Amino acid sequence: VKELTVLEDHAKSKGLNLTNQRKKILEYFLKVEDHVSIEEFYNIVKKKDPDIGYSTVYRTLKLFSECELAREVDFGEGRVRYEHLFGHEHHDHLICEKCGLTVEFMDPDIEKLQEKLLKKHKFKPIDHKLELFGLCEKCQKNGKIKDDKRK
Amino acid sequence: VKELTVLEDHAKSKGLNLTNQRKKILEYFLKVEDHVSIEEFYNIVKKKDPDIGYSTVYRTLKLFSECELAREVDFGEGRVRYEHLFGHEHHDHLICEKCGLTVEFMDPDIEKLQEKLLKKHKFKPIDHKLELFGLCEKCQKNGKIKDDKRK
DNA sequence: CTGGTTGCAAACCCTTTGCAATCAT
DNA sequence: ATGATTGCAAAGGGTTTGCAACCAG
Repeated sequence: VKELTVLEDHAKSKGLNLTNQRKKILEYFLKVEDHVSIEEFYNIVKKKDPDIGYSTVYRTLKLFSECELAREVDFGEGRVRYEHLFGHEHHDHLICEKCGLTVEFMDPDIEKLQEKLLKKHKFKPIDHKLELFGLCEKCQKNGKIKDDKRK
Repeated sequence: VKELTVLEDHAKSKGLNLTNQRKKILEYFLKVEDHVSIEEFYNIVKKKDPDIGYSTVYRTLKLFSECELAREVDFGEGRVRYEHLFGHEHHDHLICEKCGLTVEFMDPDIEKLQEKLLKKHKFKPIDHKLELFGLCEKCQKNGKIKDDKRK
């Protein structure tokens, strides 16, 4: 897998070890869809490998972020989520406030306008975050309150 | 002051009391510039009124958010900040990652594109958050690392 | 009076870390 | 061997809350 190579290269260049846990966690992470919180992901890992600890998952996700296999995203929930980064285009998020559905999007026009704005204020661009919150089609229809399915 | 009226109306309609603390806290909040964290603001309040407790400040800022005197903003620092809302136009933020300088902006074109995107995905708009991170002009010049001046 | 509010301390929740045991190389 | 890593338990750091004493209306 290409992702494994990324991890191997990063490990080599930093003098890190490729432990079993790291390889397993990468394998599980690649299977995950969407944007998992650490705890959600830890539960997935634990089901397959009950011996892997929370801190290892925590530290490994940080490691993945460092080598750009993963990206931390923050939907304002008071906790971090992780999404795949390697091989994925830059994108922003559209989030349903009722059911938690997230849609990824990339709008070149918005991107361009953002660059322009940074330039206008003489800022050197580093990053940006755009999140649109709303109600998805489904949630608009059933007016009843449904809980966010995410943990 | 108009803001006080907003608070009074909100209190009346919800059966809440206009305590001294609330009036004082509003007064201090209106004097604050920029985007304060709860702790920063609590320190300001404490200097003038040492008897006002942290939870009162915390709860009062929440109260201000409810009646739209204030808005909670999250710059991904792992804590909330509050800014004035009443009488202020909707805006987003440009943030210097080195010194913490924040610039408020509003770009009608970006706003329009966002609406369009929501519509395209059949989402009913609720809110959005756009933050551009970069280095401000000053920080680009002095390459030295300076600490974020904010608490 | 009486329900709303305050201040304190403690609880929460997520994140982060010290450390002894264990692993990869 | 030897430095990196793990898992645990505990510490952090910000946010939130239970509660008895205290106010506003």
